[in-house]
Amino acid sequence: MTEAATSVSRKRSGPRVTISDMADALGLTKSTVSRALNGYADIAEGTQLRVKKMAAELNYQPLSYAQAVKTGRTRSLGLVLQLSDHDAHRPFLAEFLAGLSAGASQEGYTVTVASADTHDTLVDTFRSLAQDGKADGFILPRAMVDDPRAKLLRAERVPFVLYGRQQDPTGCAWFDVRGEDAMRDAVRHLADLGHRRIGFINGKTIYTYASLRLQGFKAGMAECGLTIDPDLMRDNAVTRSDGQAAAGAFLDQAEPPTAIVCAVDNAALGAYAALAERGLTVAKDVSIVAYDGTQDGANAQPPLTTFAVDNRNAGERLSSLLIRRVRGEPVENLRETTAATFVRRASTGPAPAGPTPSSNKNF
Amino acid sequence: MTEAATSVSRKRSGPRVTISDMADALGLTKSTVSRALNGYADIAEGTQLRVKKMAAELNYQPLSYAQAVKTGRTRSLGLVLQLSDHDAHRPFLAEFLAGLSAGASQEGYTVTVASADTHDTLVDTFRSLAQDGKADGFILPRAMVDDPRAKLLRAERVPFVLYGRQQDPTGCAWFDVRGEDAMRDAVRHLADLGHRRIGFINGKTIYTYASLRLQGFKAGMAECGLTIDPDLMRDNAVTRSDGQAAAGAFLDQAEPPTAIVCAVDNAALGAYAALAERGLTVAKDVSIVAYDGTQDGANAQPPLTTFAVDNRNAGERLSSLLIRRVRGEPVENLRETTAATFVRRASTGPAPAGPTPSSNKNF
DNA sequence: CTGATTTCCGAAACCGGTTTCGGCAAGAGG
DNA sequence: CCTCTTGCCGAAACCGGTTTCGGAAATCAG
Repeated sequence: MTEAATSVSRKRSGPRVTISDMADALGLTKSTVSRALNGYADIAEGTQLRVKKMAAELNYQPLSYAQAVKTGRTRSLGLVLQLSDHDAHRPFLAEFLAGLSAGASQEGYTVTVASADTHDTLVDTFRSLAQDGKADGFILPRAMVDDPRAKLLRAERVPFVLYGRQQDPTGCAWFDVRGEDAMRDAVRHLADLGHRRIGFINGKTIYTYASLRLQGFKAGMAECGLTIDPDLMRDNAVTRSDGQAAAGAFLDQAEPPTAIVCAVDNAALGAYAALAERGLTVAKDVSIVAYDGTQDGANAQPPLTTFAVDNRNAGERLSSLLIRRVRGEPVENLRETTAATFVRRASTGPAPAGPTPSSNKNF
Repeated sequence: MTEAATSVSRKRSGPRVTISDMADALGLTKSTVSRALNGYADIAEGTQLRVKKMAAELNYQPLSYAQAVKTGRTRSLGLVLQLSDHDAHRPFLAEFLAGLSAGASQEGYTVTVASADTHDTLVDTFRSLAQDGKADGFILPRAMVDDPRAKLLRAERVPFVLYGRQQDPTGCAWFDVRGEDAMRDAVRHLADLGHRRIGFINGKTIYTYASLRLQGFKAGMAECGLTIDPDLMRDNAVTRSDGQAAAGAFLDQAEPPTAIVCAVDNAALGAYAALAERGLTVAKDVSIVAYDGTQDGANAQPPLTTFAVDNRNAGERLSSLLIRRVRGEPVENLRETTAATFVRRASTGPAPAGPTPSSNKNF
């Protein structure tokens, strides 16, 4: 028995041991070895054990691409980076990818990353990757309201999972953090502190998260009996300077807000700058609460009150979902959401007793 | 001719067009089509064109894993993430990966990411990935002085490229930023500003970059005729709190430094905190210059003077080098370094006219 | 016009697995 | 004791490519 293991003398190209070597060493045929390894029912339990033991002994591991020729699957999950809006994923990507690959590794999968430079070549990149057989399915970060990636993949019947929800759920699996709940809770938190004039700085409206967070903000305002001033609403602010401009516009109005909800941490940090420019201090003059849970927010002065999302976990969940999808589970089973966690820090405080009580509307 | 193209009626599994379909459509054999596509010399120029045109028309693209069975190569570059010290790559990874995959994409390659949770499973992850045939070669970020990954891969004859140099260059290809030059220039810069007592906070000594940057610091001090005080030297500081502790220890000495060179931006930001704790202000009381070029440094108050490294570019260079390595080029041709770029911001200033001139050593 | 090269392509083996099919031997049932 | 299952494995086809080899036709030299 053991002599058979040592008698592996064929050293064709490198010390790779193939399934035929296994068969020779065991006195079986390739097909039997293969089925034993894959746990087919028509293999005696004894031989299955014997084969697996030999595999461990010889350190045999099938070539994934050799398997793929017949099975059509490589055990790899695709992720394509859009280099055009690279700031979009910068803080986001590292944790997310770590989660993705960790979740994939658990099931013996890997993550295959490609990149599209321009927005036009994006779809081509997907197509080419799918045709290449480089990925069994795709993970689509940042779901868009009108998502060309989802359309393509659905049409070509390639499995995929979205990070973010989709209005039309047909054919879509997803994982998402309920940003709308967070925004509603943000308003509640501020209302509890006595704020009544609250502004909202939203993210990019091309993404589905923006409309959801807006919804949540509106719901929170309604619940708390507050009225929304259209002049205190801004869209498409995702960078610091975006946030600075938006918050500045709020503050320069006749009746500035006492609190601002930001859909994105970065925008909130821009709001910090806008306050500083005007000699105002965060929390004392204007309260700010945001969403993301970035490190920058934690480091800011004062530390930013925000709703943290666990991108690491999101990655893990997404790869798990995609693997199940690849294995044939219907999309209806593959939709998960989770809550963001409120991180109360120091950017919110009681509403200042300003001239706000008797507002001069058309009254 | 064109009728042949439309007569592709076999729809076995999905609308995939195989090389046999191509052969049928062209009235040639598989082998001829294959060689035409791969540019073999024994194919008439005319037929080669004809085949390629048909490939475009039928949208034919070979399955990379089918090719790999014979060629042994998947056109994918491996990268394994170490989740244990995740903070090590956090800001680093996003840009780096973008560069990697961009460089890979240019040559039709992809990047395959796996992850090792513990430090022990790291080598196994490499071994398994290589045996799986999931990657043709590997990119090894953060070269260590005694690098188990490099050892393994060299032993198993798997191509790899290091981000960072190696003392023993045998079998090693690499790309690196010359941190030693940056540290030397940092000292020069400070010396030009009149500083004479300069501290140094280094990074993790397990990585090769640390000894190089230390070398550079020493060289700079020597060049400028300055003496190194062992009490102003610290190691293994890579986080904010690390830097804060190290800088704090410097500042609490009888004769504190007027400037600190940090091997890592994060440590410098910790030094900011240490100064703030003691009522000192950056640049006026103590000058600080660091290395990395992180966004956090740019956002800090005052903005951090540092040496920026272009991780995006590093990724691109590394994938290019690895691809060449996979294609058989000897490692001797595959070693590149580049300079970090000095970004003078506001954390350095002239040395304060303190009690430093007549230092009371054993004199 | 003949013989020797080239040029160009087809036939077939091969890569390392998976999967279908069929058959032999042992056990079950009558 | 004979038949019918059932359990278990071998033989061979197959997946979609690549590569080696050999041979026919075309070109060249003499």
